[in-house]
Amino acid sequence: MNMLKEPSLSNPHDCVDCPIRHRAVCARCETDELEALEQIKYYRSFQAGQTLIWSGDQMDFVGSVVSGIATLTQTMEDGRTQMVGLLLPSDFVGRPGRDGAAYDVVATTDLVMCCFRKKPFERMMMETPHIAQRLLEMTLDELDAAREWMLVLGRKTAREKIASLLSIFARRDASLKVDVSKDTLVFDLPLTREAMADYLGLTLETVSRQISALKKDGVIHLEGKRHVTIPNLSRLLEEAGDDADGGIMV
Amino acid sequence: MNMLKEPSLSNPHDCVDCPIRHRAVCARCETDELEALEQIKYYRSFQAGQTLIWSGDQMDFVGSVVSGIATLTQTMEDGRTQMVGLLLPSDFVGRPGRDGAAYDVVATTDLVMCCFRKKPFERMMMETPHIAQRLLEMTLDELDAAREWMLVLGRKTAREKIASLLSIFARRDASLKVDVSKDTLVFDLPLTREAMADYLGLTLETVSRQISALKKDGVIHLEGKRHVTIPNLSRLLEEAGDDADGGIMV
DNA sequence: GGCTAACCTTGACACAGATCAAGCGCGAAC
DNA sequence: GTTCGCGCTTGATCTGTGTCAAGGTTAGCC
Repeated sequence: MNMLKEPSLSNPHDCVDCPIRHRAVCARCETDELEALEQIKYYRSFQAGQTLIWSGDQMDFVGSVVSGIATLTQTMEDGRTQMVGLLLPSDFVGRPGRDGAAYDVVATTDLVMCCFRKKPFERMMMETPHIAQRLLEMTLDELDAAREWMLVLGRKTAREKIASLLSIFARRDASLKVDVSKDTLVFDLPLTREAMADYLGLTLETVSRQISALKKDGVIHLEGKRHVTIPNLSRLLEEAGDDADGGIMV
Repeated sequence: MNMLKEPSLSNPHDCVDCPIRHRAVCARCETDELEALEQIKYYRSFQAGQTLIWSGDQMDFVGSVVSGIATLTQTMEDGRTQMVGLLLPSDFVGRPGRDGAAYDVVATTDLVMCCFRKKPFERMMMETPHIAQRLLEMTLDELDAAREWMLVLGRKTAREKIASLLSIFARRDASLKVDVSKDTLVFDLPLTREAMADYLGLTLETVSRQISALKKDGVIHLEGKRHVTIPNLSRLLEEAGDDADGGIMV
């Protein structure tokens, strides 16, 4: 039952190249299994702005983000686009058992991925039960995140949406600097206003206006366009309309 | 590799009591495994309107819907609610490895569930690799559905949202009657206007108005408030703004 | 330095959908 | 039959966000 307990996030980069260990220290990752993964892995680098995968393309690999940020987006015929996922370091990409990609995957910063050829990875998954079990855990986490985001998209105001997005960065961005004593934290926005708009179901103008408003009201401080200081995290979470529990470092 | 191929939906009720076989005929479900599942299963019935599970509750079972319809909803402190999932017969409920429920689960019709006590089910999952593999497939399907819904919530107009919801019923409602020759199909709406609004991020008034508009424009016919005829499915899919591919019986 | 292009901000106005309000239709209970 | 209540429809009005437009800021490049 041990394997099934809530993953520990204390050291998410314990083994940054193994998607199965990512986002949790997985006590069952035996050395020989890691070595088997080792033999089918390779690295790929991408530049900011580059599209790694087009929706509908054949995907012959799965993998995980080593550094940088990528987004999953869906686009309608008339050009409306919605971001459906945000890939931060250690996040997994790809769907074992399916060949066609369902979304565009775009690097928003320079990006390094650790990839595994899909067929051998699937074979390993068949032979090594806990890989599927670990992927299941990770997919369930993704599903929870997607559903939480449905509440944001469906029911929150523009201001709450922006605050929610900032909370996500506050929770998940590994690059943030924290000064816990003051409930303060500092990070750089990894997305343009337009990308934020696509995540939030807004226009870039509304994003800009709401960020300005949050700044005027002292909920955040801005230095330049990207460098953000959150002087009071609980205030931000209040603005996001979240239940108080969803704090940082869950 | 066989196990990983796209599940066949030709006979979703092949074994309606086994969540692992649900929504797909799983060739690996061996008889002795089914018997093991048999020993830990039990049925529960619920009345329309009843809340099966409250968000935050302990959940000591997993299971799947045998008949009826249930919804997963999230609620904010001020009462705004968003439906984040719709459970139709054969859909799976519960999260192996987590005790607290993340959403309210509400029966919108009378409902029968086939449940499995969680601990023994998890134990079986550890011992029977393809259970986790099958659950992974199902969860990935759920994730795709959730992400598709994010596009609906974030970027579609009220009219498109309604058409999208009707398309879902057209695709998934097992109770529908099809007359393929005429591209026509008939079914009963399983949700109130309010529940549809909660699914779509709208108000019930807007739902009502848009349904009236689709009716006036001949996209649908209504008999009473619930009985719907779709005279031209491709017309409906156009209204939903979907790419043409997302048709019925995929 | 100045030029360019991408990114961002701000303003004025329009409109889709929310809100508030009234009343209808129909099944259930009596 | 009558009444009640819930689910639904429709109308009038309000408002948050989109749309269109102009101009500002910054980093990179000559």
